Amino acid sequence: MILMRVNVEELKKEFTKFLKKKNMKVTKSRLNLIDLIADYNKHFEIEELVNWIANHKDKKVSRSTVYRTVKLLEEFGAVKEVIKKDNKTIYEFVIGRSHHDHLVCTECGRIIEFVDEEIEKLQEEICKKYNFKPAHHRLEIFGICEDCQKSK
Amino acid sequence: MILMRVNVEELKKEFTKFLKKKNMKVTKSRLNLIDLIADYNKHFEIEELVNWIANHKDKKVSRSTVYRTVKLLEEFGAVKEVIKKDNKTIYEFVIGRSHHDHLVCTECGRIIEFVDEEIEKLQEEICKKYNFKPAHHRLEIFGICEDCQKSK
DNA sequence: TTCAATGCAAATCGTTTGCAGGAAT
DNA sequence: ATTCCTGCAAACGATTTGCATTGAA
Repeated sequence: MILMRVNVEELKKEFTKFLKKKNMKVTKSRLNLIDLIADYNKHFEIEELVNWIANHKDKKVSRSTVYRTVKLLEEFGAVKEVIKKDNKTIYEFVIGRSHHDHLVCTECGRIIEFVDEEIEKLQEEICKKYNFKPAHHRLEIFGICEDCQKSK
Repeated sequence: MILMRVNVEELKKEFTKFLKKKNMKVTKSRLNLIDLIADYNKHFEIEELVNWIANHKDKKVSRSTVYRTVKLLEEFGAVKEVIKKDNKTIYEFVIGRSHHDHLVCTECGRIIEFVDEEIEKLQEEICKKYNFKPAHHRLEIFGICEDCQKSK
């Protein structure tokens, strides 16, 4: 994992500022969801996260609020859609993490993260060339992971 | 456009072989869809393609058959899912085209194609490093295109 | 007190599927 | 003759939305 130390409380403070700037209310659900996603501590699909919250946690947040808040967190920059597969969206908590992309095993669903500064740099050059102002990107490499190749 | 000359008839012959190898039937709908997608001649969403076929063409193919056949064409390698945006899938006809990736304008939906051999090479290296056997990849850079930046 | 957020259930939208009739082998 | 494919409509699953209630300001 390319995880760095993150101060979740600090993050909640920033998110609070973000909400106030947008004249939105700083609710328990919204702040709780940050704790919950931080606790979950891995890539997630919303359905999965909703069930995990319902079954394992005291802090409850409804499905609709999770959908709505994840959208806000995306806008805020704490969460990203990283994989689109089989009409499902896989998100990750990105705060405190360096940028990375993903290898996705189509057999077992395993997700391998990788960092490549060179690829990042080349993308910037491409954008410059087209006068394109990039907001975010997603590089997914689909294939068969080492383990699945062996077990055939 | 990074389009090269393609012989659609040749392609249909290859697809026929592909179907026979799979013990599937070589139907009019399946071959017609190749002509239709070739005629359409740009990135497409299925809904869009289905409507276009219904309104503009004599050769009719139903929505379900389009969905089913596009899947076959993906397996065959003539069609690719290139962009996932707002829960929609954007496909392209890839035969006779060199590999490329996409800049996607989130304002106007414009799609800009680009080729970068260097990025391709770096991806191969990454896969080698992880003993990952790549099948296909998708690099989407979302942002604001030149025109939309100007018109603000 | 006011206005936005929540939770629920219903609606929506892209996509898939069951099935009866029709076409390919 | 057999088997697979098609088109339709219904089903599905992820996501969004309307609305009455609750909570933040």
